[in-house]
Amino acid sequence: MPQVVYLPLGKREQTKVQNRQAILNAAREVFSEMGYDNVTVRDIVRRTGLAAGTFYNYYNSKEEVAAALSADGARRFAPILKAQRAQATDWETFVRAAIAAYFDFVAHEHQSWLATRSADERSIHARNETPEMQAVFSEVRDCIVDEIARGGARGVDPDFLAAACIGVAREVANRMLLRRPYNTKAATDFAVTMILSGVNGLQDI
Amino acid sequence: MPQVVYLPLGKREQTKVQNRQAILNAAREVFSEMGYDNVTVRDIVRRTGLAAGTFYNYYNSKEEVAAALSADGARRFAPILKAQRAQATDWETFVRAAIAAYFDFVAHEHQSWLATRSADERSIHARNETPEMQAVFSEVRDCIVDEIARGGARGVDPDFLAAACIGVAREVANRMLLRRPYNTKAATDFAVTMILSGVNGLQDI
Amino acid sequence: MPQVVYLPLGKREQTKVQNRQAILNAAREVFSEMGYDNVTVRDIVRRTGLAAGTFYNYYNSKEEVAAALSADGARRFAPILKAQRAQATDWETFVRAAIAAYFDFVAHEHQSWLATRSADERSIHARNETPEMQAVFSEVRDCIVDEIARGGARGVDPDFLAAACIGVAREVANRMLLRRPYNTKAATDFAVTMILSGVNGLQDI
Amino acid sequence: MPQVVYLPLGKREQTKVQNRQAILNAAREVFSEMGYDNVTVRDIVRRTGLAAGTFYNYYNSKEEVAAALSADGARRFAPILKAQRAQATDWETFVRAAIAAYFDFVAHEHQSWLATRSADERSIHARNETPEMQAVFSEVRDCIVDEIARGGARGVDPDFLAAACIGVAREVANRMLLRRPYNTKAATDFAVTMILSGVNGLQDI
DNA sequence: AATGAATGAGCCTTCATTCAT
DNA sequence: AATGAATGAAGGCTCATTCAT
Repeated sequence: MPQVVYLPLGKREQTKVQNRQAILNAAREVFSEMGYDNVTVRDIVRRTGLAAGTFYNYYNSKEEVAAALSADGARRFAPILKAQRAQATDWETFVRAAIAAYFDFVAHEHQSWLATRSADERSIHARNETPEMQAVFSEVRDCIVDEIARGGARGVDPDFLAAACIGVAREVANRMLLRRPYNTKAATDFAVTMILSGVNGLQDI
Repeated sequence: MPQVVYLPLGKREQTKVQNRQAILNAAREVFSEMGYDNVTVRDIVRRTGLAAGTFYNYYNSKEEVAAALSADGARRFAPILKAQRAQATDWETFVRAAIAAYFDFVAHEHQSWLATRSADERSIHARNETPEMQAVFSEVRDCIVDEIARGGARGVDPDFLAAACIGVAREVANRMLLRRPYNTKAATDFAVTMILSGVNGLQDI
Repeated sequence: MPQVVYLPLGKREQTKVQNRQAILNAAREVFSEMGYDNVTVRDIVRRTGLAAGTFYNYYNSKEEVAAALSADGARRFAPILKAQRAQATDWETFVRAAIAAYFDFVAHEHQSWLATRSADERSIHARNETPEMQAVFSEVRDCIVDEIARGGARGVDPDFLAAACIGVAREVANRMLLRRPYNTKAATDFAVTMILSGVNGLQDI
Repeated sequence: MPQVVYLPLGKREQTKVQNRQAILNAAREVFSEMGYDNVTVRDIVRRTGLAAGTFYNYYNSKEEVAAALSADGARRFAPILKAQRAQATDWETFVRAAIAAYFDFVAHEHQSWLATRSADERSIHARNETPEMQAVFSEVRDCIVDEIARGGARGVDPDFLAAACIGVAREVANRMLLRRPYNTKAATDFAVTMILSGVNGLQDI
């Protein structure tokens, strides 16, 4: 069984790890607040408090930071998705598994974000989709496409179906986050029921 | 009853109208080709052929142009939606009406765009959602929310439901546009069936 | 016979011509004072007093400015060289013609430069070879290579000879400029005599 | 009589000497490949493999490195020039001696450079004049000026003459290096003959 | 009202140099 | 003494916006 060993780091290594993390955190924040396209490298750097040039010791561009965030999101999401998917033997349980994993992750991430923000900040800023969430989202999409290819939801246009599932999941999850307190289970149930019933309806035609 | 009167315009006014329209057209194009966030005022102006300064005689910023495009989209979409909605007496027909109006509009807009592009251009550029489409989209959303408020789809969480409808419509419409030739009716049927069956399923709980 | 006609220019055109010229002048100065490689676009702009961005309305890079200066130098030098060369029928007169043209031009340019500088400035700064002078120099080189190819200085390694002529001309011209007052004729005579006698010596071997 | 004593060095001192030398070698290379003006301290350090900060334990700037290279060049060149000059009793033998020393040194340096380069590298890069070569060059100039001051080449403008000698030597040497294989003796003879005959011609006036 | 050059803020990136380890 | 990350000053370049013509 794999075991994580934390080697003691020298001060230098510590700072490096911290800075790298600080950049990722700052990037996540500004991406979310200003929208990926509108963010400049300087926006990220400003948020970290580091010097302008320091950024380039860690990443060469905004794109690289986004890639790192994506990878991070995918890495953290993968085990959740995997666990949920493990017991799924039929289309229905599978869909529930995938959607539930997504909603759980989204909820969890949002909680982390809320925790670091003041009440003011929480209400002021619109949240934009970060590279991380896009990556996670993409995983779900792939997973659904995969399952459809394997024969789930027979008789339904697979391309449209995947799109529809994605659409429902994304939009309902977004609404969920706006509620206080929010109820992950209820939202998941809603989305899953809607999708499964929808598919049944499509197969009846 | 309101009546539109077309007053004859002097030359000056004519040019003004033409320029205003030229800016909107150019903006629509570049928004669609480069994505709203990446577009600069200069991009719009370049496409126009007008002088840089002239832009500011009509709009004060990219945002204002976007607003104008949104208004334009809404204005053109409104009658379609209204007509479709006129005969709808129950929830089901209503949903079909709204979704169909949306798909028709999307398809029509896309056709216009295709018509002005060479084969090369059509394949090269990814299309991005323009302010217009967002406005249209928003109209549909409002319309659905409205209908739910009036008692459609009883027993279902109205907020989530509107979100889910929107999600399905948007994603399926996007996929539709990627097919050649595309079949508006099939896509509409898919989305409508999915939504209606989904709602039924939700009500059964 | 060609005739230069000066069309009256609007104020805008006037300013444009002036700015373009101001950039060239500034560039010539800083190239000469700091050396081409060390000059930045901002150095040029600073010297003009224009805004940073304005530079790019006229040239896209330092290189383009250098090219313009080169072209200008060549354009002004060509008639001088041509005139001097017109009567040359043998190698000896030809060499004298080319060298004299070069020394005249160099002296003339230097005078212009001196005229615009205070006594202080004249002594402080080392002068570096500007793109203009390089272009002029290059013309002379080509001209000599050309003449050797046509049979001048028979029996002598043409490649080395051209190099040697160039070397003598450049170095002697530079020394000439350091004297006050300087004597173009004496310097020209020196260089020419050295070259011609040198060639004779080489042919005797 | 001064005597060089080689003291045994401790490990520390050894490394120091090695690093200092490594920096000089790296600098020589990049100066030659990229041109002195275009080289940054980072370029030198990169070539070295040392850490950025280490550079400043040895030199405080690119200029200091250049000075060290100059000194090194002069130091290596001095004995050659001295030896050649020892037997020279008249102006003619002296000139030959000085020029020959220069051409020999240049050829030798170039050989060393070629030896450490692959065929590719040899052809790709233009070679630029390094601080070393400038120093060596300067030595030759001083030497000639010196000799003229002592009465060589009577009746000729000493300033112009030194310049002319320098011009011939530099340009012909550069051409020589471009030939494969190159013939140092032929090039030297060319330059020497040209100079001596030239001087004779000047004295006849 | 149209024009398009001028402006200067601001972005990305590199670099010389410092300094804690 | 060596290391290499941090710093902040420039430099190249683009852009929104203004304003004289």
